[in-house]
Amino acid sequence: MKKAEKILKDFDLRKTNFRIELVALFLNSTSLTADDIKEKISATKDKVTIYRALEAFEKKCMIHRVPDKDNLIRYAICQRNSSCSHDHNHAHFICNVCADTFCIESINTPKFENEAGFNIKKSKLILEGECPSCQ
Amino acid sequence: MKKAEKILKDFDLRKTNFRIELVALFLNSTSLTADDIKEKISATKDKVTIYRALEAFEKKCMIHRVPDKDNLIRYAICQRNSSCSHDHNHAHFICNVCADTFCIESINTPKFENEAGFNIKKSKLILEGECPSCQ
DNA sequence: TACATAAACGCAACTCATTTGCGTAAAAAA
DNA sequence: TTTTTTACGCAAATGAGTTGCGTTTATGTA
Repeated sequence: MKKAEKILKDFDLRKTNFRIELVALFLNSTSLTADDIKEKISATKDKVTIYRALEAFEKKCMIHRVPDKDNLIRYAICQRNSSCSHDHNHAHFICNVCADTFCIESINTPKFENEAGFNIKKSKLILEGECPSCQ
Repeated sequence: MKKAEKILKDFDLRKTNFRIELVALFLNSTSLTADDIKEKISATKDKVTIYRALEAFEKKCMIHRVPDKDNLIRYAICQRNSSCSHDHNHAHFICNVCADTFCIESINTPKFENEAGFNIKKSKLILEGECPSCQ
């Protein structure tokens, strides 16, 4: 069984041609929007199918939402852990040139004590600039 | 002249009933979406007028975009400085209960050296949890 | 104070990402 | 193989934000 198929099985998702192709695409991509997927996948051209697959993958915590330069819904595959309880405490980097979003596992989001009456439960760190290939 | 009118004048914007009311609303709000404005303002009910005022205010750097819980376009009035070149290097806090976004001037966004080939030009720090009034 | 003009307004219609409904197909379980 | 459950795919809807355009109004100038 190929890696993509194993992942689908591990996450208790059905192995359809489209979803196998989609998981493989995620494994070879930094991050993807629905449009990216539509362009790069051959098994379906239906955006509803794409959105519903993303929804299912996210619910199982196979992928996680990452920030997007244009506020689109964008996902990256979860590299470290698979349980829904794991924290995505790494920073994300948005490239201003290619508009891709990268997970930067070597930079963690900082922790904060409660401040000025705010109960701070979580922090997100978004970096931007130029990615290695765009400089 | 009232404060709102002075601000409009300082930013070289015309004093219409709607815009005066809008500036006053910004002065009394932590942050606002177009919908918030539509609900709270009496001088216009036209969303185009609202969007264009926001666009004009942003262009003059009277307001700045802040992150939004639901990825809507949301603005806060610039408290510190007025020039377009100033950096908004404070953190933003999103309340999970009321969905409002707060500028936290006492927490700055961290600076980063380039990392793993990424040329990091800017960072954004988004905190979330419960705001003082929602706890 | 009246006039010219550039900015602002308001209505209609559009765009485009994302969602919903529903009947059909296909994967996995029995 | 049959049943059950999930996924697919088409059409249509939603909803935030945008564009076009004719009208109105604030403001600077005569």
